Amino acid sequence: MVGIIEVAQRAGVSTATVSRALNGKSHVSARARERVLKAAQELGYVASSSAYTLATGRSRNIGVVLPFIDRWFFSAVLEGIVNALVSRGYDITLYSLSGGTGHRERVFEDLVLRKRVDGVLTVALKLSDRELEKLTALKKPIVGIGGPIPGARSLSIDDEGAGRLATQHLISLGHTEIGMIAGNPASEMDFHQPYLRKTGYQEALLDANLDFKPQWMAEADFTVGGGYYAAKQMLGDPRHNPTAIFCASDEMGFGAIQAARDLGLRVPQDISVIGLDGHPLGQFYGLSTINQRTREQGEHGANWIVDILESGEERELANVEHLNTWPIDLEVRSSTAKRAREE
Amino acid sequence: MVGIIEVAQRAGVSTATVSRALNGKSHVSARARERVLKAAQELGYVASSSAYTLATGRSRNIGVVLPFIDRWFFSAVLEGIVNALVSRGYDITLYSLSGGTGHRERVFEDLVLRKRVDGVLTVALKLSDRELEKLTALKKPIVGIGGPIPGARSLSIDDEGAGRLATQHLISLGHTEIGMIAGNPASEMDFHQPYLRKTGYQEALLDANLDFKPQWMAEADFTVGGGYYAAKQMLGDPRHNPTAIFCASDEMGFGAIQAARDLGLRVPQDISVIGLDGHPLGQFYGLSTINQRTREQGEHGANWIVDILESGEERELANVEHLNTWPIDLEVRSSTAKRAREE
DNA sequence: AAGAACGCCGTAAACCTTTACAGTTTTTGC
DNA sequence: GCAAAAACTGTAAAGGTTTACGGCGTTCTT
Repeated sequence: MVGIIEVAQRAGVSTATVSRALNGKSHVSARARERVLKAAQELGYVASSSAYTLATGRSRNIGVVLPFIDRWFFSAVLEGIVNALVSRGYDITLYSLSGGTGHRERVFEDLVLRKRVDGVLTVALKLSDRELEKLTALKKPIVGIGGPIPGARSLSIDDEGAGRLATQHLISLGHTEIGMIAGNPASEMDFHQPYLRKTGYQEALLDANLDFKPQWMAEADFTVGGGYYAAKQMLGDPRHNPTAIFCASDEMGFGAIQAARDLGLRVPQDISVIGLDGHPLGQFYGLSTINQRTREQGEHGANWIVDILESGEERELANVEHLNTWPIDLEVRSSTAKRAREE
Repeated sequence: MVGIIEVAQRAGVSTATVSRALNGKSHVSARARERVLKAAQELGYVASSSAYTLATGRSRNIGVVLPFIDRWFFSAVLEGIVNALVSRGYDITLYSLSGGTGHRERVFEDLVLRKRVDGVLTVALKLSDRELEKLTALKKPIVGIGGPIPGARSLSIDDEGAGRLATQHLISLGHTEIGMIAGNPASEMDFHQPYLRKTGYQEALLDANLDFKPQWMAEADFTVGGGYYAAKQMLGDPRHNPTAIFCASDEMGFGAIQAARDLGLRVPQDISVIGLDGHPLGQFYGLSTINQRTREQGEHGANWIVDILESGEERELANVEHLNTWPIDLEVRSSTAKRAREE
């Protein structure tokens, strides 16, 4: 195995000089640097990352922890994170919490204590006080994507505003009986998102002096299947079916559209549906939505944490609370239209 | 920072004993082991992984490299991999090649030489000879998921058989004019899959003595959008539009269904569509498909590589060619039906 | 009861870098 | 041309673990 010593010998310098040259530090003459680079190239030498980490205390590695990978929102965020991190020369180690109970504790324990990572990026997670405390105690920066994290840095859309905007769009089309399929915070690990989006919806109704019926509010698990089931219940009840539905995720929106069709309702003539996400399939099913440019959120979060790491200033590492609000766009497609039902 | 020395002091033993006790090695008395465990617990000690790696040469870390994360197939495989790996105590570092050219070389270079990982899992990738050689030279096991890798271990479905089965299903429903939207191997990084699935389709036609027209073969990039566009061209041409289409991925199948609808064709009365994957949305759009149980493929591949690693025998690490064929299921839903067009 | 065998345990080397510090050479200013 | 400053370079320690090896005490054998 070729190590730094071999490179030093071949270049005719000491290991210290090799290290400096390879890491682009100063205090190396141009000639020496050149010879080191050449020798390293010829030998195919790359420094061992564990030795590097041991010596410097930095791993150039960011831990990313998410509740699921399988679902669109998470994989899109992840894609953004990975791209940004790779191009800045960082590795990423991935932790998913979908494995079940016990997993989570182990993940955080390892993450922090084994000091494998320089920082942590969480997606749509609510951290416990203990977890947060552990991380900040070690001065590892942490940034959360998709929801505010009290006491730490985070990046997310204004979920309440998004809920309000979606609802106002429906109101502006003349709808007065508007249902919502909200997200289900069942799993204790996820976020305020469900709650906030719901609040935005209710506020919009209130502002417009519209009725709110409990039958117009359902909860599902963010998936197509969940949305389908919930929409079918809501739209199938002839006593109080709404003429428009706001779904807290695009995937639930797809489910709702399908449920409407299966009930013989035409979208958007009989029922308008709007989602929230910006899922690529939305374009094909004509789902109006609030686009939150998910992938870019991932990229931004990743760049943010690297910036913090590389700014290097001690105070920067302390986890100050800081919410970065990500802009959203209303994207109107063919699933929402003017209210047509006779009074 | 609490290290092994502190634990040793507190337990009243040497660091060697602490190490042995914590790693479950023998040559430790029950009493000593107990005291060490207690001390470690109290101090909240966890061994530094970089020091561990440096000392042992093992990282308990598997590199996973995929071309995309964003697309369903890949995120599903990844989910399976992560779950399996976490529960066996391995970390995963993620590499995506979607970042563009240059990325790839860097990834493999780092992966191998920096010895951060004990093994490599690739998804739907064709490795160059050089890449393969590098990996095998270092005795790092590598297993590929989603396509055979010559000279290495791999796990995949029988793509040709899958193509044949899908086509035969359509034939058995009386279809004689059958189109295919094949995958596009445009990006040099992906696999034989496109080719193999196409071959299976053609063989099935041949076996049944059916005509094959070049207009019935299109290529797209595996996405909904690609499938939509390709299907629209194929179905929109009145001179030779088929009555059934086999799409090489479910997502292209969704696109095809939508294209058919937009052309005023009813699915399945006017046109039958079958996909290939087992995408969860398939259920909602009634897409018949070949289910390849993607997530389980990921789990299986992950367990396989860990088994190799832990069997520890030198000969096992050499990369023998070995193809593990994963079973598939035909899942018939409502997008395929008996041919209805009059002759 | 003496010697052998065995099970425990501790010391110290090894793993491979980075970097503080000290030493050497070159440049600069006058 | 000389002193001082600056730039470069090498030696060696440090980083935290695992593990080979040797020492010691206990148990077993005869």
